[in-house]
Amino acid sequence: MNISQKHLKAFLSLLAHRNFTRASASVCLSQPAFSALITGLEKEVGFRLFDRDSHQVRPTEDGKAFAEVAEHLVSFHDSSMKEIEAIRRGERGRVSMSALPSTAVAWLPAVLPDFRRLYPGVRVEMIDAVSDRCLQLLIDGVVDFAVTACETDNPDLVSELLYTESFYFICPVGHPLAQRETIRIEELYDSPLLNFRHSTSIRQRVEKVIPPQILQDSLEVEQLTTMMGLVANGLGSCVVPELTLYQFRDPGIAIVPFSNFDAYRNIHLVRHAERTLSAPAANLCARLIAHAEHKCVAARGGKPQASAPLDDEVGA
Amino acid sequence: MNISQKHLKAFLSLLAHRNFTRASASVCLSQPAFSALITGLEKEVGFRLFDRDSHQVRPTEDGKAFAEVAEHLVSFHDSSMKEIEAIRRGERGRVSMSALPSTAVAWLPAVLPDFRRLYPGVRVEMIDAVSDRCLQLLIDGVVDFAVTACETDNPDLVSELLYTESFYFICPVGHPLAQRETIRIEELYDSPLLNFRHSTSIRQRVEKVIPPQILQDSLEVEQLTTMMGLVANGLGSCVVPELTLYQFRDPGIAIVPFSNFDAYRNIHLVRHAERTLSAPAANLCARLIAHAEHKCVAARGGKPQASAPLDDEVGA
DNA sequence: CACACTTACGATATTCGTAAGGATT
DNA sequence: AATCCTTACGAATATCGTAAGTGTG
Repeated sequence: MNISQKHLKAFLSLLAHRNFTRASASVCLSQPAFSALITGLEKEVGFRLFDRDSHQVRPTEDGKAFAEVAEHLVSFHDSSMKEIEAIRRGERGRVSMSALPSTAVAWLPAVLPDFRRLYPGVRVEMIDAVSDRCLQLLIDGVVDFAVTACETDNPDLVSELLYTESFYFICPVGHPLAQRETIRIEELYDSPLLNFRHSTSIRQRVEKVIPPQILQDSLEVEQLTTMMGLVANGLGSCVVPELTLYQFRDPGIAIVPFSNFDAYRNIHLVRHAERTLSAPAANLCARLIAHAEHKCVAARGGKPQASAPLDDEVGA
Repeated sequence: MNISQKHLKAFLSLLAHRNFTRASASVCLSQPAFSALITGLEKEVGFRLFDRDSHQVRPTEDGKAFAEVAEHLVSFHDSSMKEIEAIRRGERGRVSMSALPSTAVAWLPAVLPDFRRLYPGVRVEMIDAVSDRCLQLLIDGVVDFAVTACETDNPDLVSELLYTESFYFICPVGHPLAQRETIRIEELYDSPLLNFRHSTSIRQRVEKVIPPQILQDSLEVEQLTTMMGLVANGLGSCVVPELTLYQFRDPGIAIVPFSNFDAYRNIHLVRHAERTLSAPAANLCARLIAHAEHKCVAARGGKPQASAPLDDEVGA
């Protein structure tokens, strides 16, 4: 049995109009085509739907029974089409992302409230983790995309630069360099720094530009909160990128910019090259990118070196 | 948006198989045709459903969201098709018939129990009434068909003879003719009969073959039960057709067949010529006709003079 | 003759299968 | 080389509109 929505709409129209000519006009078909459609439907269902002659059209009893089924089918189909439209506009489903705590703190408060208000039907999951794990979650398919600082050569992934940030020197207020306006990197050569673990993007960036002798290898931490506590308690100093500074606003801690330290941490939006982002994920990405560009412009007076941008947001 | 069941079945098959070649086989299509179907569906919904390359097929996140809608649409469609099939087989709906009390009592007990057992989803309405009203209910569209004795010339109606029955003489046991094996009609000329009203088929038939002087016009009744009570209490006698005799099985009443009274009452199944009977109504008609033929054969040792028979029963 | 549904028929669209193409393992 | 999806293309089918047919008041 092959019954189309067109059949059903035609049937319901004829049921309402009880007149082939007017019913055919209401579904934008010629009258003979409409007539053939009804005949075809009767052939499909296997029983007569209307008794008709040259002066009247009336549904048969079986036709009335069929009408109930037809109405349910049409209304279910229509609401399903609306649901599909909602999926297309990114109003349904789930977005999962991983992000560094620093980027999460810096950008989500500016992006998420609007997003959730606009797409209340979308569940957002954010997993905050150090950069290696951010990337692993992406590779494992746990998250749709990652906002992280890892620079990977994985050919299955594509990344887009969102933001470039400089590093700062963090020390207890009692430190000899604590009161300086700026410092030069060489001035740290005699006071080894507390270290982040290799799994963090901070460590990975720092290793590339700082001589090994500065790095104190006896103590490695992974979480910003731990590092902050150690510094505040006078256990040592460290270097961290701009977006983490919110963690070190503390009376016992001094933050000093470098005058000659040209290391940067690049925050990327990373995703699978061959996996289509869901509409909600694409929307959230677009908003994160827009926000990052805004921050870049504000921070550095120019646009960041963007790679190929993601598609524009699909939502209304 | 124009999404067919074929699209949805193809989508679900691909979702299950994750392989175009095997999925296409499962829906009996060539692989390129299947591929085009999926592409077409993606174009219709407006978003990508599967990420695919030469070595793997996987649903996108939006595709997974779509899958829920697709499954609901398919299962709703399938159950609706089953429902339509049930209508076609006459397993749904309502049958309404009118019948003379005598035919109702004589035939329904033999037909209805099987019918109700076989078609529990069908509601049966039987309106027992005298023949004029039986016909009027049919003309007014209140009932689907009538089993009655009225011979009408209404061109909108068609009738089929079901049964032909003879008349019997009914009198109190104290009546002079009560003990006779048979009587001749002339023997009644001196004892006027109690009368049925003109709206009854009995009166209409009797009037055509009995001289007016036999008919006592002072008292007319419509209901068999009244007539039986009057006769049992000695108020008079009457003539009634065979199927009503069940009402006169009473110690105070005698039933005497005629030897020369060639009046018959013809029971017809009457329906609208231009209105298609519902499948349940057609089924019930078929069973009534089959039963009536059986009774005719049993009663008269031959087939009744049947007009064009109704369609065969459609049910399983 | 006006109105309404059906049939006839030709044009256009869609569907579908075979065959060839391109990418990956 | 084998597997798998896509593209190309021609044939079969379906859809639809115009025009003619039929039946009723």
